[in-house]
Amino acid sequence: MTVETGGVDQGRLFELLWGAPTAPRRGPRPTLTLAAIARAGITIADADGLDGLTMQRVAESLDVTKMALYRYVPGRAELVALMLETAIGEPPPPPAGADWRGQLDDWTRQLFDRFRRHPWAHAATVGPRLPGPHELAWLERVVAALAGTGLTGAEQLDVAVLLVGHARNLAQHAAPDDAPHAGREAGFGMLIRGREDRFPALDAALRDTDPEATDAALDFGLARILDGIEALITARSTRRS
Amino acid sequence: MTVETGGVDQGRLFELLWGAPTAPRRGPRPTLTLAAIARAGITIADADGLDGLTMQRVAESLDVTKMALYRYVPGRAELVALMLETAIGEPPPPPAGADWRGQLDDWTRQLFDRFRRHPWAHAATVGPRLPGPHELAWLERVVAALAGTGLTGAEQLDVAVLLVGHARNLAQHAAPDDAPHAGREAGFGMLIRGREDRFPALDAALRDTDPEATDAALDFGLARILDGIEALITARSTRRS
DNA sequence: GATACTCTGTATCCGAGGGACACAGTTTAG
DNA sequence: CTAAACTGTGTCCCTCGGATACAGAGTATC
Repeated sequence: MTVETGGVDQGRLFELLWGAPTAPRRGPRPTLTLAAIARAGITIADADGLDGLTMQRVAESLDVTKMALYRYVPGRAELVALMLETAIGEPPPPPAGADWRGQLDDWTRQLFDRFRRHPWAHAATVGPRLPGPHELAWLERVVAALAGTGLTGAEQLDVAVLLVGHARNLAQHAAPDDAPHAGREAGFGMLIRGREDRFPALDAALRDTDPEATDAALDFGLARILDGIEALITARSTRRS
Repeated sequence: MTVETGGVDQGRLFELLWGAPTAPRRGPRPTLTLAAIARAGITIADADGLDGLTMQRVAESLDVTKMALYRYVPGRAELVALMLETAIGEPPPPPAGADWRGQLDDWTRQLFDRFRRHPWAHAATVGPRLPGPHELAWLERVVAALAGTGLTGAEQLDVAVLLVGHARNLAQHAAPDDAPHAGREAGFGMLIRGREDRFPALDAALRDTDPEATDAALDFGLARILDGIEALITARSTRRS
């Protein structure tokens, strides 16, 4: 019996992400590697999104037939999971000498950067998934930074969920570097024009906003979140002493 | 010239979401309505996800041919956008007599509920989109709640982004009601077992966590965020006075 | 070294799904 | 009553993921 979820074979995915690089000795030597396939897929998805990612295109960019890929990867869904692991990569080392807040601040921005560099990563992380080693390593960093702050284990994990969500959410909102700063005005400013009576508060908020100002939603949200966490940690420590 | 983005005709999508219910007078009367189509799609997607949503199935559930749908909806992508607008629905009225914090707290939980009832909604909201009237109405509520708190227009919008992200993010993590409480342990506890040396902090956090405890990530994150916002508002008002 | 076994890449085929297009029937404007 | 406009349908095509069978390449065993 093989456990399947949404067309993804969990067992095969597990050994793909977590298994040791198996090297059978019989037969012709493989022309490809998992890493090369993942890189090729990432390049394509970076350029044209997940919709542009077809087995055919990946195979072409590696000069093999489409079906050759299935010798390495069970299917498209598993390929995307592998691409995600590769694109997220190892977590960066925590900044030297930083306290928990400095560590989490840096951590969130770094994760944001990775997500922004690979816009398809957001779509690749919807729904329950089997996390890869890199993904868990990122989580580990958050929890490690919070060790000794007085938060419970569950709370430390909740913080991680909160920060991952913020980084991922804002990477989606953020325009890629090359885009000519679309701004909020272009976003829904034009929708509100002519409907100021239905959206008076939005209209006022947009009027109050300098259309040339840089989008600071990442910093703003991150600062609020960290302030909130800090308040909790402080309350805990003062109550205990 | 028609502007296209990712296979979605923006112009046609705009009139689909924002246009007045057009009623041409010539020819046979339509057998379907946009609302009925959207409801049918929602029912299917609720049950089988966006992957299970095919034009064929939607048509069958309405007793028409697949191609009949294209008389109402430009294509699948636009159908999903319409389904999203319908599924999100009108924002609930703000709780009577609540301050900004009470309003935002309630608002976030309500939005969370809508997302959780329609798991496909997360996937339907990735990437830049054209928001519908309902979506803007939800945003309007947040900004309206924050009017007079001393936050700038941009900051009010940043708060909205932050709260939407949290609600949406946690609706994804949250298991549907009928699921037998998978818990974090089942999630990656088994992955850490045997690798405690690579993930010591995660291991400690999981050991510290009662596996029977209910998942409080929504409340935790929301409380932190609102605490952070409150701190900012307080700082602003005290500085000005 | 010959042989059998196994692994790799390929060629071919299939089904599902989105959508274009032309047509026939229906309803209303003039 | 006729022409125009609109609706639903049948048919066709293309793209894509994936199953299967096969031919060649390389290795272990005798």
